Amino acid sequence: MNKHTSLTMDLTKNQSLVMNALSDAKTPLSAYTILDVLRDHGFRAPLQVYRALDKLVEFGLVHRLESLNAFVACQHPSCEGEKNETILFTICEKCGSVQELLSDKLVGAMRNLADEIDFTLKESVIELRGICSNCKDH
Amino acid sequence: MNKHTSLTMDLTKNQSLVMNALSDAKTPLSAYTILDVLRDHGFRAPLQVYRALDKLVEFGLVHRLESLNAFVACQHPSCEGEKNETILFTICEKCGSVQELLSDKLVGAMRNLADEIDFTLKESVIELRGICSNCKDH
DNA sequence: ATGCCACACGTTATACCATTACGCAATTAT
DNA sequence: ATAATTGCGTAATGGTATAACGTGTGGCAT
Repeated sequence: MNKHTSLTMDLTKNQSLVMNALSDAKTPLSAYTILDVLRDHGFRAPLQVYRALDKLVEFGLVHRLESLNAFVACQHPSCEGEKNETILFTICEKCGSVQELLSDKLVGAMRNLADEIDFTLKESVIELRGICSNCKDH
Repeated sequence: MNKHTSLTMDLTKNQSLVMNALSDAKTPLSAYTILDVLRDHGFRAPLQVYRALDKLVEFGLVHRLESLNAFVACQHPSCEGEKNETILFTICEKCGSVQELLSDKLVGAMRNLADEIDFTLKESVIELRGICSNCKDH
């Protein structure tokens, strides 16, 4: 009935609509793009989108890409329910695709760096810009 | 005469004004905050600020913080003149201060990760949110 | 059942961030 | 000299995000 998981069953109508819009997209979507996509479903105002996005991000189902002012559906099931402190995203500047990575090595490197300067790490934004393997060959 | 380095001598009037505004600030400034600060010096429109910022970023004298939509003066002399691929910023959520770090270890970790997934890295955005050592003790 | 509370929702207005388009002036290269 | 480049000023517009208001609904303690 629903293509998402148990937590997803608890989403409200607006939250589900936004979630599905993001899941169907091949690239990140801005809030206003989502608004346009969902006009046929009754969306009229930005706040409807932002409120849904806030919750979805809180649930770990959606991530915000700071360098794009845009949002992607989480590709990594383990994010759901838990706030993940360190996720890395690659963003292809050619096709716009985003890949999500969880790397223990990277998390370790971050922690060490933070420790060294006595910085209490709460959350990290790591977004790598470049060309993905697909686009590279063309 | 001028508190900056040789390259800085070549800055235009507007670029110098923006540069000084950022150098004097203890935290990152948004473009519109800079505009307000410089109204007494004749600034009237956002574009005056953005054009100066574009150049300063290009010169490596200023960095943009994606997660804040704001700008900081470079703290690391070596940035000047060269585009640095991987810089890390810590952002204190209490006092708003930013620290800039260049870590070979981190650069290495990034390169390895990118190589593993055959991603051609062009530029990275790394911004750690948390509490700085100063604020932690209060 | 009543009243209260929390929560999602809808709408309007506004604030904040950034760029496009146009024209002018100064500088440099040919 | 003249063309090309660069910086500048102004106005208009586009894109991103939140504040402030009020409505409706469901849970639940009394």
